[in-house]
Amino acid sequence: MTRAKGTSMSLTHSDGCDTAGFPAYENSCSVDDGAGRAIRDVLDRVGDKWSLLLIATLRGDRLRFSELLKHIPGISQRMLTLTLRQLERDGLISRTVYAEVPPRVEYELTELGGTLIPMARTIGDWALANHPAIEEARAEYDARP
Amino acid sequence: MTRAKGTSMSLTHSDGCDTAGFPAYENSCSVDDGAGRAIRDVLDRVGDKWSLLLIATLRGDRLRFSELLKHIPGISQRMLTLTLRQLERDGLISRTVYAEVPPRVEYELTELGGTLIPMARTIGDWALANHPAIEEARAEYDARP
DNA sequence: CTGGATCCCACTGGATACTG
DNA sequence: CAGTATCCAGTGGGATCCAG
Repeated sequence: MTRAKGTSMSLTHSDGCDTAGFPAYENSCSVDDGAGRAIRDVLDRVGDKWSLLLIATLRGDRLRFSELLKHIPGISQRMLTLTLRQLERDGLISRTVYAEVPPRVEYELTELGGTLIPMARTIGDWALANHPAIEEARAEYDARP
Repeated sequence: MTRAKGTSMSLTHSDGCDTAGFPAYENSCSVDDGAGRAIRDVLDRVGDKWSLLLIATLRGDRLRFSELLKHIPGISQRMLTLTLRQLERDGLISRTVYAEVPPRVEYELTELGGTLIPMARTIGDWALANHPAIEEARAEYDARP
């Protein structure tokens, strides 16, 4: 995981708008400046239904379209295509077309895309560790007047 | 992001149970057992438009409704209410009502909610570190035939 | 001040059929 | 095989008005 060093923090504030947890978000610094936009962008990408799952599936592998379809249960052909295009556009995965018959296209993580793996791991770890507590909280919330 | 209903979400590869970046999954290929649901749940919560931002804003603070409205530029009253309810239901934030006139309600992170901060930090760090690369990749992608 | 109730639209994403 | 094109339902989320 690459850490954002001090460089990013100096982007936004001259007014004591420090944000140890989430740079540029606390104390109502503008959301539309660089830092806020960066986070929103990443959340928009990673937060959608299939992107992170796709990243995780491609980890260390080089898979073709039909393989991805099989390895990701529930995804439609359309969403696989769209998600792959998005990720390719963002430079997170690479697409290689082989001029063969029948056609063959392989996808793999770029170096940049690979750096997402630790993030996926962090999210996965948190989910596994705390999901029981969340479910319990939900049950309690739903059961009370 | 919508909840995955009947759709399964195993992170498996063709043969065997590769965990594809979600470590603790080593031996659970099925999906409705906690693991897949846990990750999907967390992504559904963290991936939506305002939750993580709200968590970050509440970090170490105890804020009332109107303060949150001001500190989170762009959020609507409705979405603030809805997001707060969701997070409260999941036991991530606590809601304290003071019987005063005018009414006062304060929100703060629960202990469980506080454990999300490192995750937010990881995402934020990644975003700040790699957003330039993503923007560059997009520009290049859009500029090519 | 807090936040519920409504209306409404844009967008996400699923199913299906078609093509190079 | 690897998509593209079309249609369509559900819903996320903004604006607004109303209430305790």
